Amino acid sequence: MGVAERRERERLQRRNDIIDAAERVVFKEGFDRVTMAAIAEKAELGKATLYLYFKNKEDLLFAIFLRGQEILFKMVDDSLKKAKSTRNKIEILLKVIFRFQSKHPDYFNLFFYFMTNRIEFSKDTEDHRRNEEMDQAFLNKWILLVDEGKQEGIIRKDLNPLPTVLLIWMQLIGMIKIYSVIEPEVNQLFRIKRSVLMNEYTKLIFQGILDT
Amino acid sequence: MGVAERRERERLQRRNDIIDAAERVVFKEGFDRVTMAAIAEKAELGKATLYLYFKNKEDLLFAIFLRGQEILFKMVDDSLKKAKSTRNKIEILLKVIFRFQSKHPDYFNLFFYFMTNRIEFSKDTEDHRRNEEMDQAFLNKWILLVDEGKQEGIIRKDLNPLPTVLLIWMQLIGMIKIYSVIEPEVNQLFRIKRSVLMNEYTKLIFQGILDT
Amino acid sequence: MGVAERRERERLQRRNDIIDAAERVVFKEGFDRVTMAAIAEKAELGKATLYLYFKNKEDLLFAIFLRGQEILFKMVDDSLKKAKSTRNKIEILLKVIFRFQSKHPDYFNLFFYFMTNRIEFSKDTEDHRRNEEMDQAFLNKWILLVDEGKQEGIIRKDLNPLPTVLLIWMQLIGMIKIYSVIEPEVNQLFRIKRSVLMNEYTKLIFQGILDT
Amino acid sequence: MGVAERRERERLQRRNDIIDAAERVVFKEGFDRVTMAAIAEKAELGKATLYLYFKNKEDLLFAIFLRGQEILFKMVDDSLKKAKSTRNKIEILLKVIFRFQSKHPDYFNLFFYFMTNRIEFSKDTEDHRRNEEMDQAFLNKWILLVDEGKQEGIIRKDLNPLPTVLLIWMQLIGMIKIYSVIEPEVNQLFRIKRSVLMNEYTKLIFQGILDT
DNA sequence: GATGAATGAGATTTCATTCAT
DNA sequence: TATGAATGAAATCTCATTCAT
Repeated sequence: MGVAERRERERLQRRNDIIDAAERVVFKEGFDRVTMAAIAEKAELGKATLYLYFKNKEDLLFAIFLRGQEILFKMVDDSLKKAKSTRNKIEILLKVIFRFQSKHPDYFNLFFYFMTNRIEFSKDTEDHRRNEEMDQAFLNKWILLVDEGKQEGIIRKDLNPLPTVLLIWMQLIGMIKIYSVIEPEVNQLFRIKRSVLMNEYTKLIFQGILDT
Repeated sequence: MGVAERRERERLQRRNDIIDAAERVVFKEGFDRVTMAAIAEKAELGKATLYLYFKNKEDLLFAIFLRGQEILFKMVDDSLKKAKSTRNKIEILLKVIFRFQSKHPDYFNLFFYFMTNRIEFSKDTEDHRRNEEMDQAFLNKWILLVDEGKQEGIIRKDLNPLPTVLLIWMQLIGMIKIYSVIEPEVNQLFRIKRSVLMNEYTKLIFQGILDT
Repeated sequence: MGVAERRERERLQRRNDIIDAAERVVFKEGFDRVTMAAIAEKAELGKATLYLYFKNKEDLLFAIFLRGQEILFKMVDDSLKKAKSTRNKIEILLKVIFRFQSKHPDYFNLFFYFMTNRIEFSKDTEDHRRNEEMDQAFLNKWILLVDEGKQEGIIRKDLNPLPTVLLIWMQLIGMIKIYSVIEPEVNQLFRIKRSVLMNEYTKLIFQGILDT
Repeated sequence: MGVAERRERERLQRRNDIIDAAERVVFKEGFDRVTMAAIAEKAELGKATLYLYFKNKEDLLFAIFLRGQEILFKMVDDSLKKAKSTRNKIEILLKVIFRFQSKHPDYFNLFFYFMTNRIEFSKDTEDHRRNEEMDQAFLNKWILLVDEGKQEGIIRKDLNPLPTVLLIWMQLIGMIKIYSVIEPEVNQLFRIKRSVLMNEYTKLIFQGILDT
């Protein structure tokens, strides 16, 4: 026991180095101006080498996306730990997405990109399996939360957890994406700040789902 | 009487023909695989000719977007005419966006594209002026609706019309975009149909804004 | 006598208007950035119309060149009138070329362009005939000057007027052309001003041709 | 011994092959009718490959120019070695430029082109550094020559070496350029041969600078 | 395993000139 | 006579990906 493991470890290490490099390029040059050449240079590797670790450009970018997702989910988990009530948990859930977009706009864009561009992946990658697992787990956590809320009598009884959660999730992500783009105009034309919008949004959602 | 008039008419006609061709290419090949060459060929014109009618590719694509927007806004107006109450109007408003995406998914995608990609246009085109006017008018209509609802005592008094309308608009568009992409998976994994989601969404929004 | 003449007069007038327009474009946009479209617009005419008055772009530019040549030759003639001696005439001759380049750099460039780009003209144009006549006359004037100088005992007896004049002419034009381009560098690197160079040049030529 | 060395050697070789191809195209088609496509075809390479070796078209053409300059400067050096006196050196200097134009008219044209077209290069290329060095060295050699002549009492004491050298250089190049273009006409109209002109020119310059 | 070299396949845009009216 | 419309023919440059070593 040794050589094979070491090899595998080194392989993963190098793979990670490449993702690091790619990330730095993406975050500096912008998501659709990345070139494989730039990544290779940043990683101090040959272009061809990248293809030993990733089937193509899309796959490499997907690996960055995955990192972003991990960060997001970790942010969510960490935040939830501090929450006291179910209601508080939901509130936090909404706000943490906003914060994720604020702190990691590039990850967010990547996240949105892969959410709205269903590429015909060879979906048999390890990366994709991990992604689906995480998605699943995350969704379940929300659903449990809604169930909990219903049992506690906080959330309306007539809500179907699954569609409700899906809807809020899609709507939240979609809204933040659009807002992140038009924020300057909204600011300038309507003088509405991000915090105001965030509060109004929370209010709206709460009024929509809370049992009063 | 009028060479000039005929010329102008023909010019508009040809312009329209080009947009037609562009549209067909976009809707067939996908939005970011369009090339000017393909459009020219479909229009049975020289590539250079396209540039007599549009300053550049972006401008041409924008013209398609504008068509989509006009269709959408017309769908909204037509629907609203049939509405009886303020509540009914709002309901219709939400549903018509869904319907727009169903009937014209390509227009919807273009619409979303131009909403989330702020390109540095030379915004001094006639097209852009028209676009901004339409946007403005559309937004105002919504705001009036909310105001109306508040006066009628249907909508919560504590809602600020402008952010509320913005939020619902962004969230609706964003959600439908995401849904349109992941619909197959949602269908397959969770067995949730579009109509169900649409109803749940309407319910959610109503609960969020209605005064009970 | 009347209609035909008026027609011809009008034709010339319009031709001149076009040259005017072309000139303004050339002098504003720079010599190799001129487009027929820009000229047509400035002249408030259709592009096709230009081709009724000039066989092609080259011919149109040649017409501007011709104007420049006329200006140059006129500057020379005017200057010579004020000269008192043969020696003075030669001095003036040299300096006036410098001045022409200073005052009309664009004409000068055109002048140089047509001097160093022998295009396969249809040289049977009226314009080209006029050009050759002027050239001839101008050259003769110089040669006479040298002859005069020799008779007066000012200029070395061993100089052959024709090659001498040709040489000085070519060398003067060529030098000024190069200088006009590298002037900034010469200024910066060697701190040699135009006036200094001009004086040195005059000195050099005089020492070369004067009989001492 | 070494892969790296071989690689570097091959790289230079290929670079040279490309310049060869470019040269053949330039010299055949004429300098401003060259296209990257034509060069690529002649070199039997893909267009994109050219861009691996040269940043852009200008850079590639500059490489040809540089070759010409090297040839010229070598011709000068070789000739000077055979010279016996300072006077003889100057004579040779003048004549060698004529000869350069005769033997390598295309190189000469390129030389002139780059002298009279200040292009906004990214002047940080290795090629440009070499060029400037050569220029500098060449100029210094001339100046030293004039200084030498003055010390030997051959050249007039009142001449400022720097402007004198600059003037002669510019005037010589400029004159030869013009002459190379109008030579046929001069021949035909005035029956003046190149050799005659060359002699007259040398005489003129000598009379201009020599101390008598 | 690593990689420098090579490229196919475009992409957008420009402009002098012609032609139908 | 005048012209708007149309275009052929380029031109430069880019980049993901493969291949030979």
